[in-house]
Amino acid sequence: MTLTIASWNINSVRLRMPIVKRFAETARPDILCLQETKVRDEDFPFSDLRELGYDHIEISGQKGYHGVAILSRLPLEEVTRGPFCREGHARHISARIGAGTGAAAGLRIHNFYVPAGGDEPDPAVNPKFDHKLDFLDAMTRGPAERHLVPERAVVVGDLNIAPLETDVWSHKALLKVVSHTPVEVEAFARVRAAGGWVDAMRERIPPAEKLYTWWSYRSPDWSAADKGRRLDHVWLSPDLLDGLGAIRVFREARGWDKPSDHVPVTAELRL
DNA sequence: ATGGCTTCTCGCAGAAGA
Repeated sequence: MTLTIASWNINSVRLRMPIVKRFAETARPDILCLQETKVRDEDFPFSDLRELGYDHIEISGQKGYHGVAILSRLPLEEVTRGPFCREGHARHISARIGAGTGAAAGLRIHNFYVPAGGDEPDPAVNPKFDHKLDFLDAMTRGPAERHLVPERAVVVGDLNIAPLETDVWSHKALLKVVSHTPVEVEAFARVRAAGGWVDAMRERIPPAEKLYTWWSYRSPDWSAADKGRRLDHVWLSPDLLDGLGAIRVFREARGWDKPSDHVPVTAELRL
């Protein structure tokens, strides 16, 4: 079977419902991981999303900020959620695809929203940047109780770091801009190396090619200026690499009505 | 020219995003 997994920072799930519907009907992912849902659990729009075919929904939300969700056509089990690294933010949820789903059974999906890190890339003066680095350290340790182990597992989400020179519109211009500083890129590499995670997007789109998933709201003509960054990622445990099919970055979604500043990414997995 | 915008909140201005 082929499973399509999508990741999208939608910057408010309630405001973005029309384009979530449009994306779900276009790409028809089996699993849709959302970040920045910005809604309390009790106000989550379950029924609108079930109408799109996602009968199995697991969420971790909070008021106003952050929040992550896994929407699935297949049953989910063994959900982990809750604060991943101090501050009590809703920035991580994981679940396993349940039994009775054939070859997909047992696959674990991790959905992360890594802290953006504020403006100043110095942990000594900027607590948000300090939190970001600590969060990445927590991911590196791969705490067993969170099941962050690189076996039959997928990590997706807004990791808020553009690691390669080709993941930003200008490597030189962004070297001191949070999301592309060397200290972040190195921490990012440590997280990936610690688990042996495979960068699925760069398995399909050559590292020499520019690749972005985010364009600032402040750019009046985002497409022509094209000052993007690749902040959203899909990682696979090495055992899943042979089954990797197409990767798609839905750049067109940035031009939809009332867009998020991030676009969705999908990965096909043959299981 | 990375902030020119966009989101949230017991809003009407400020914090946060990246």
